[in-house]
Order: sequence, then structure tokens, then C-alpha cells
Amino acid sequence: MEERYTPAEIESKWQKLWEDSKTYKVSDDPKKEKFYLLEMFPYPSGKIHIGHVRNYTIGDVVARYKHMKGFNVLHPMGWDAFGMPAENAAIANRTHPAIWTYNNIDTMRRQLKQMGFSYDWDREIATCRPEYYRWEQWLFLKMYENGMAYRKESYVNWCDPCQTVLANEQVEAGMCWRCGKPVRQKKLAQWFFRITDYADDLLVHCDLLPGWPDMVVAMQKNWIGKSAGAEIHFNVENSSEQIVVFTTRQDTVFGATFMCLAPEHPMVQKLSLGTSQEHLVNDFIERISMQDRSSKGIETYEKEGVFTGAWCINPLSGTRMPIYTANFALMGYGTGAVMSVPAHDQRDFDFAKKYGLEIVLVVKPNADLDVATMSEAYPGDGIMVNSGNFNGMQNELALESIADYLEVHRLGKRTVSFRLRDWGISRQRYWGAPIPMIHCDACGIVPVPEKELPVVLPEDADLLVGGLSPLPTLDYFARTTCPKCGSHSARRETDTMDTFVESSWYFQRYCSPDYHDGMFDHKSVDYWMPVDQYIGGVEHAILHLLYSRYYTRVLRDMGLISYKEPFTRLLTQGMVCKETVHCPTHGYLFPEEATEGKDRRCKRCHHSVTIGRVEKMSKSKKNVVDPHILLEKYGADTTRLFCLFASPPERSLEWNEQGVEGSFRFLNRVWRLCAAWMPFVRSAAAFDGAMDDLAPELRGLYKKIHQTIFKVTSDIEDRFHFNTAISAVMELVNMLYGFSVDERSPAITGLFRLAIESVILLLSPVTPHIADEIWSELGNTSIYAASWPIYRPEALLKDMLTVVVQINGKLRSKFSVAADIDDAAIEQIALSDERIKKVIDGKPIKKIVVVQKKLVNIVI
RNA sequence: GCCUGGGUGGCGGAACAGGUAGACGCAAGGGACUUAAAAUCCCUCGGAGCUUAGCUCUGUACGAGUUCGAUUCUCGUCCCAGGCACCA
Repeated sequence: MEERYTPAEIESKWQKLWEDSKTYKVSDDPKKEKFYLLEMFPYPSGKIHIGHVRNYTIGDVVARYKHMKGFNVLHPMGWDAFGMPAENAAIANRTHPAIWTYNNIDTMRRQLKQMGFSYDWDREIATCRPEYYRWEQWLFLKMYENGMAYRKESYVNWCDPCQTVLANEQVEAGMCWRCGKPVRQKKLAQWFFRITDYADDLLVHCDLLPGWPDMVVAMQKNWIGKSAGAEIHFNVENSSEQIVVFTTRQDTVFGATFMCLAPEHPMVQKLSLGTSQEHLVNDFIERISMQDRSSKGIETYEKEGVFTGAWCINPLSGTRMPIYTANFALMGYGTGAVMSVPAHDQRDFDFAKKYGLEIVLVVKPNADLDVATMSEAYPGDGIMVNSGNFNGMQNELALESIADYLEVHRLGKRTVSFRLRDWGISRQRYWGAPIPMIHCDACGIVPVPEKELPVVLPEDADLLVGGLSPLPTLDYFARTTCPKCGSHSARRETDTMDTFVESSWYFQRYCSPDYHDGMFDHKSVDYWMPVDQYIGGVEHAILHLLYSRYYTRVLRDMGLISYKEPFTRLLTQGMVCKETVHCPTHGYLFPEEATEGKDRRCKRCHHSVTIGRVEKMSKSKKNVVDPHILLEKYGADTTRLFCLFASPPERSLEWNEQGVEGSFRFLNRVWRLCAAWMPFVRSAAAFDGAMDDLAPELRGLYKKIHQTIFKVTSDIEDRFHFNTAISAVMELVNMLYGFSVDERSPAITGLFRLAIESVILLLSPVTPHIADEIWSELGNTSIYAASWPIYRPEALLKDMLTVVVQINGKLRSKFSVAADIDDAAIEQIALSDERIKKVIDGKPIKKIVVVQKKLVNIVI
């Protein structure tokens, strides 16, 4: 065995060997228990970044561990290859989205292979391939048939100069992120998936996901946002029209003094028609449509509204209520109409104060609360007042009584409302999966016949000026014949699908990636699915996971699969962070642009730099580490080791170059230890006897070996706490350094063989290259095929115990005793301890607590 | 505002079921080896104090509480991070 650890040589050697012998290829084997381990597939953005490295290292350790435990492990990798960055890059670099994407995939595949991940590369998929998205189109047709996919008019963020739809995150303070011009709301016909049909089911099953982090479950629940309340009908004065509102506070209906409709509400213009308010209302609607109503913009606008000129009648109090249209009423929630109760809702209170509207108190917590002196709304509980027959009732009871009353008198009914809206999947983009629909002047919307799938995205088209999709202008794509009437003037749908659609089912495709007769081979899916462990960034905690859960239900209800939840266990890893370096003249600096040491300075201007707080790595802050550099300098094993050692996976990881050095040093230590002992242990048999066969001075080591196996196994199995697992191995290695090769004996050699084997086996999921190298030096073949070591429970038993003695809960002394001692004897030893006697100093003992074989607490 | 997490040495982090706080690593300091340096190996390392082989006090954001005993459980406060947010 070489004396020096040379990761560059070892790693490329083993990577080639694994690839040539298809070490990580896996196939369906019903005789073996399966384990499906999946990491969220990456968007091929160029190069892998440190977040990928962390995510995929965590997954790889679990995959390798489960394989060594005897599972048939499915561990695939692929590319979430459609999406806007490809278009942006194409514009910036004057290349083509397809070329850019495929180049990136090649680079990133090579980098992932350099990391030594145990993927079955034969299952690689790229969602931009027609073989993949044809099945997405096929399912779209099925969803269209059963009404799950539908088309409707909907408001979108629209940028006029760019002639394009913007996602909410592309709207910055009401302006287009690209051209900086105002964004307006525009009505467009778009395709939707009816995810709201499953809102309740998705919500209820949140509680049946014990393997998911509580935080993610909570986020999903919030997103779905179910609230129970009532619909109430308000008649419009001098009209046959009715306004329906949704409220969760029907107990306050007697306090409703005005009505607010969303500006887009269909009744707004109708109500103001012909009144003196008409043009004011129209101006208001026009102005509000220019406002950015995405989450970011919303708080910047003041609450405002305009009287429509019409009135409605409160069905319970009989009061006349002015009808307003207001910017805070949202068309997308409830019914788009709000009964405003200023006394008990802060927003309504502010609005009423601004426009001088009446405030009526209907829930009173105590005698002091009075409309005349109220400075804010009272949203809490209390006794009903000003509420007719309901006066004197506790408002929680009135909530039910009034709901009953509404139902009995047909003025409304109990109902639930969800925050979740149907999933709009149309994108006016080029680089996405075409929606397989045809528009015919005569027949309307006609689905593409199944046998004509896939509708292939032309990969050679160029983006138009401003990054617009060329699809509508490409006659050879857009012009087609109507499958129904044969008309030659039919046009294809030129919108493409949201890329979340591809990622909602890819995990199933991995089960049979080359299957040509359907989305997937049922036999394979039945064997592998659901995913046993899913691992990815917490940034996908809501949308990707919710869409995947929804899609899985759609597939199940079509009879294509038999499970409801796609991911049994979920791990969301934390962000990778690093300190920022900021120069007063040059702004953020890359770490290497500043000098080293205590007084760090900008290399260009020699100003002192400020070391900022530790933040998520991002290109804009320049606090990034390129995995490529790490691989060059230390190799994959060190990089993997550090990612796991620095913190537990769900927490954020603070990058620290010296920490990486430490990990590298540890692997060197392991290497030197093995190299030193190799000549002697190579031909020795690992010690296999009982502890009693060993000389007393070797028993400690024997125990340490088994304790380490136990610790590492439970840390990986139960908690994914690789950092403590690695510490345990470090402790064992430290202990082994206490033995000198020069003082070896046959007994030590056998035990050392066991020790070294254990260290290598336990490290192998984390650092597979060095492990395979040393493993082969020991005369073995592939460590991936080896079994995970088993600890001897009897070796964990202690024959001597340390018992702690406390006085009034404070540590005062400790002693060692044989493990089979009883509590009474422990108490006696504690009381006769010299130091304890000194502290007690003859004071009366009130109580003695003995914790079995662990502790004595004497209360004085 | 609401919902999640989190706050432990100079730093990353341990302490898994209330029972020895600070495992393991980094940084720092000291020593050995060396002509020298690197590498390596060994020792020290929360704070304060003292009559310094050791001992005492103090210490897990802050304030209460439960308990023989609290980093761990309960309540309140502050701060940090993430998510949601005119959601009626």
C-alpha cells in the first residue's frame, strides 16, 4: 500500500471501475426488499453548485448504506430540463436553449460522476426529450377528457413592452424585472388543472405523512388554507341581483355596515351603470388593474375604494349597506365579495374610518368597549349585542346559531373556502412541453389524437426579439389540420406547460425509463413506488411537493397506480452558507479577491474589507465555493466528508475552508493508519472470538469497535445525523493511534484487522473511493457489495460504571463500581465518600435519590 | 400580523428517554521531531477567583415556574432564520 494518500489517482481509478463494471446498475427483483432513494433532480443550469453536492451526498450515503444492509436500492438521476433560464441564457449568450441545455447536462453529468455518486446512469432521464414529455401530453389528454384539465379566462401579470406574462416572482415592486416598466393585470385564456378538487384530500393526508418534517406539513396546510364559514346572500336594493359573500364570522353579520366587491367582480360595472358614480368606478378599475397585486406589491398600496352608487340590504339586520369596490377585496378568494364589519375587522375598520362609514359593535368582551372610543377593531370573542334575537349569546355559539338560521331561512349556508386555487399551467414560453391541443374556427378546442403524440417541440427554432416564444410564428408547428373537421386553418396551442408538471411525475418514470407503451411499466412502478426516502431543498416544500401529491392522486383515480402519496419519508436539507467579503470600492468580493489573514484587504485597492454575516451562498454576494476547485484540491471524498461533518443535514451548513482541511487531514490519518498496519493485517483474519478471549488491555479497543458500529448505525438509520456518526469513527481512529505497530502481537493484529475493516466499512458510504481502495488492499472485492458491519450487543455492556454523586443537584464527587452493583450499595459508597462527608458536614439528610447505576443525589 | 424552526465556548457543532454541559472538528497557545520550514505527533483550551498537585463560584438568549435535579418540560419576554399574508 502506498504511503501517501493520493485522492486524484484513487478517485478516477475507482470511478472508471464502477462505470465499466456497472456497479450501481439495478433491476427489479421481487425476491429482494426494495428501497427507493430519490434526490430532487437538478435544473441543468451549467455547473453543479455546492447545494447539489450537499443534497446528493446525503442521498448517496443513505443509498449506499441501505444497499449494504441488503436492500435492492433504486437511486436514479436525471434533469429537470425545461424552463426559462435556458431562454435567458440563449438570449445572453446567443445560443439556443436546446444546445445550452444539453451542453449543461453533459457538464453536470461529468461532475456528478466525479463526486462518485452511486447512480444507475442507465436510468437517466431529461424532461425536455420527446420520449419523456409525450407521456405528459398523453396524461393531459386524459385529464382533459375527465375535466381535470380545463381552459378559462384568468388574470395574469402582463408586461406590454415585453408582450409577455410574468410569474409573481418576476414582478419587482410592480415593475417588470427585465424592462423595468409597469406590469398590469390582463385577462387571458389559459389552461388549468383542477387541483382544488383534491384540496380537502391533500389537506387531510397531511396528517398521514409521519415521515415528513413538521415544518413542511405545516407549510402545505397553510398553503391549502382551509377555512370554515358561511355564504350569505345580500339582496341589492331595487334590483333582482344578489351578492354572495363568504365569511368566517357570520356571528358578526349584524355588524356588517357596507359591502366591498373586488374590482374584477362581474357585478361592479353592472351596479354602477347609469349612476353618477359610473365613471369614478371605471377609472378606479382601470387604475387598480395597473397595480401589481402579487404578494410583494400588495403591502405597498393603501386600502382604497369607490362607492358604486348601489345599495344592498343586510338580510339579518335589514340595514341598507352601501356597496363599494375596494382594492383589498380579492376576486380569487371566496366569492370576491366581502361583508365589511368594521367593529371586528381591522381592515374594515380602517376603511370605514377613511370613508366615514357606520361602525356597529356586535360582540362585546366587557362593558368598557364602546364604538365611540374604539381605536381599532375588536376581533376577539365576547357576548352578542345589537344582534336581535341573538343578543346575550356567547359569540362562539352564535356562530353556529346564525349559520343554522341562515340555512333555515335560505339566506345562506355553511361552506368552506380554500386559499388554494386551481393550478394554471399555461406558459407563453418556448422552452417547455407543448400542450397537445388544437384550436379550430369551426370545432373550437380539439385535442390532438393520441396516435399523433408526441407533439414535438421544434428544437431548432430561435427566440424572437425580447425573448418571446417563436412557436406562434412558426407555421410548420402552429398550422395544422383539425382532427375533427379536417379544416386546414386550425392552429396548435402554442403555450407550453409549466415545468412543475414534468417534475410532478418523474419519480415514476425512473422505474421504467425506457418503457414505450405508456407513462411507466406497471410492474416496475408497483415494485419500486412509493419513494421510501426523498431528499431535497426546503425551497420546494410547497409547490413541487404539493403538485406531485396532486398528480399522484390524479394517476391513482385513473387507475394507473395504486398508492396515494408518492413520498413516504422526506428530508429537507438546509442551505449552504458562507461569510461575505465586502470592499468599500469594489463591492462584494470573491474570497480569493481579498488577502488572507487577520487584516484582510482588497487585492485591487488595498482597502480593508468588511467580513459580513454568514449568508446563503449566491453568485450576487460572491460568497460561493465552486465544487470543481474542491475536487481538484482535495478530491470527492474530502468534499463529501466535510459536507456531512459540518452540520446535521436539515440545518444550514456554514462553509469553512479550514474545516475542509480538517476533513482532508482526517482521511490522511486514516490512510496512514491503514498503511502502517497493512503489512501485518493483510494476511491476518479479523478477530472473531469473544471478548473474554482477549487480553484485558485489548478489551477496551474491542468495545470501542462495537460501540462505534452501534453508534454509526443508529445515527444513520434513525436520524441521518452523519456528523455524529463521523465523530464516532474519528474517536475510534484516535484510539487506534494509541497503539504502536512496533508493539504488535498476533492478538493485536487480528483485532486491528477487525478495527480497520470496521472503520473502512463505516466510512464507505461517506467516502467510497478511499474505502474501496483500502478494502481492496485488504484483499477484498467491491465494498459496495459488502455487508454492513454488525455490532455484538454483549460488547456494549459495561462491566464498570461511573456513578455521579450530587448534593442538592450539584456534582460533588464520582466513583467507579462494578456494573452488577445494587442501589443500596451505591448509596452506601456515596455516603462514605470523603468529599461528600465533607460537604454534608453533619447536616441532616432530607432525602436521597438514587438513579439506577448512574447517579446519587443527596438532599440536605 | 399568523405559522414553523432556532438561540450552548473564539467558531461549526455534541449531549437521542429530565440525571457528569461542551463529544468530534476548526481556530488559538505551548512542546517534540527538523539545520529550518511544511507535514506529523503530544499537551492546554467556557468565564471568574483562590491559600493553584487542586479547590470554589459561575455558566446553555432573558425572567419566572415544575422537580431531589432543567440545555432538555411549562408560562412569559427578547432576538435570529424560513414560510404565509389586505384570505374576508
